[in-house]
Amino acid sequence: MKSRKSAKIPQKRNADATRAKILRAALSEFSEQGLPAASTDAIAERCGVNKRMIYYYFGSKEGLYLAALESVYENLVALEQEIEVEHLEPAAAIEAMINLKIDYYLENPHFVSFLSMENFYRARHLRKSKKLEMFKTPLTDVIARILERGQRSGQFRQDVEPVDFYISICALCIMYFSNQHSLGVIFEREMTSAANIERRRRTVVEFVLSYLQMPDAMRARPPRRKLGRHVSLVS
Amino acid sequence: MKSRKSAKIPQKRNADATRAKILRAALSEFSEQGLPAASTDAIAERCGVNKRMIYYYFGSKEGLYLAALESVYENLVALEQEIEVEHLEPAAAIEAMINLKIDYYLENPHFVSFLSMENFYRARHLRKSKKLEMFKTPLTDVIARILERGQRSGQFRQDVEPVDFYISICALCIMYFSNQHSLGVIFEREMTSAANIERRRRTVVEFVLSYLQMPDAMRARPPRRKLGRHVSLVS
DNA sequence: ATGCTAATTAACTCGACAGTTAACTGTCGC
DNA sequence: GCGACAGTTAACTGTCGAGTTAATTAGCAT
Repeated sequence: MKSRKSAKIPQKRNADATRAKILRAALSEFSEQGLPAASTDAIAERCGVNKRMIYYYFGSKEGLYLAALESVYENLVALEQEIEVEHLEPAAAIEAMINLKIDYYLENPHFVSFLSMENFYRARHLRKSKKLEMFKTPLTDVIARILERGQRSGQFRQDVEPVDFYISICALCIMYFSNQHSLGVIFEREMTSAANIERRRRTVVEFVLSYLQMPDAMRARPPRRKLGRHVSLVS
Repeated sequence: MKSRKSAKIPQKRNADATRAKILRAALSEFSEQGLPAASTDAIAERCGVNKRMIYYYFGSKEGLYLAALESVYENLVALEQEIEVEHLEPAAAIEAMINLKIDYYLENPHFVSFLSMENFYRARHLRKSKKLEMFKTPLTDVIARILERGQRSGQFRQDVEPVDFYISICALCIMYFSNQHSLGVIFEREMTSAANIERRRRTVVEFVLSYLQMPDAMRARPPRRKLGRHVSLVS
């Protein structure tokens, strides 16, 4: 009886399905319109659910936005965790990571949009998320392990600050997508053409590997003991 | 008489001043609230001008937004043009450019916000700008000249694609600021502390110079070993 | 069946905001 | 020193959208 019922597909009532439908519609609406311009009426219409259900399940428009934001981050973290690069040479592992990131941004424009939006609003919502802790470590973990292997084997330089390094990789990968429209207009270029994406992959890999394999002599500021002065700028 | 009048400061009527006040207020309001959440009432109140004036001078909220966007781009272009790096060694010139960019983003959060916002809305307004042509060449010009000098003297590699290279520099510089809030929350770091900014400068300079001075042998193209599927594409 | 609760619905409230109207005033040319 | 127009004002309009109300229905336990 119970099994027969749960086996059946969407009847008239199904809490989980309704919730999920709302969340999916919200993901699209928010990432297309932005938080203020997105309308709950539109979201309800998009998924064929009564507007009241949004308030029933998510409390408010902001509650729904937060849920969508969290789901987007959960996706990313899940992906980054299941990546297996331990069997690759450090340099190849870095390259695999970069390609993974680029593929992810390419296939998940929602993520890119949410990231931009959330930053525009000063991470007001992310800051409040109860799941924040879950987003913290996973991101740098994989990179830190690759880095350590590469440093032990002498292939990578020793003085890499992991967080700044991680930010650099992300920057090189994501800014190409998050700013694709203004870049496309200004440089009159089809940013997402296969050829341009492939060029981008190669450029990012070369930027990162050349940095990691930079000879000591070439460094901007030899990381010996404490050096007070800065590279060039006055400040 | 005439000179006496034009010497006097803001009386009751002053078209240019009013227009300028509106524009300044719009810059703040739009970059803080975003296009949809920014309100013309708020802008009018901010600068102590009657709301009707916005429509008198700019036609509509979108017209005002476009004017603000253009003013922000004009600022940037003006700055990039007056930079004098011809007397510097190519490597030092690159470093100067990077520092200039970082300083600019640091001191002009409005610009960073507008860039994010405009990209979020798929460059819908930038695309319509009549001043678009003015924004195109200046940006890559300086870099192209530095690159050429460095290549002629043999200090830089020959196979640098200028646009992709320019995008990489921008990415490394701007993403740190445009995403500072989510990064700050996730890595529990004060992104704009003097120490972290200085570290960032050094990292970006090293990324860029190591790329430019990368030995042929190290390039991604015909890699020593089994490097991934994506790398080896022709351009 | 009967009653209880979770899920769903249509219809409503109310404030905010883009844009408008039309009256009014300072300034300048003549 | 007056007429015309650029610049300025307060008050208004209509729409849209977040959130609410209260009635209704499906399913489930007993």
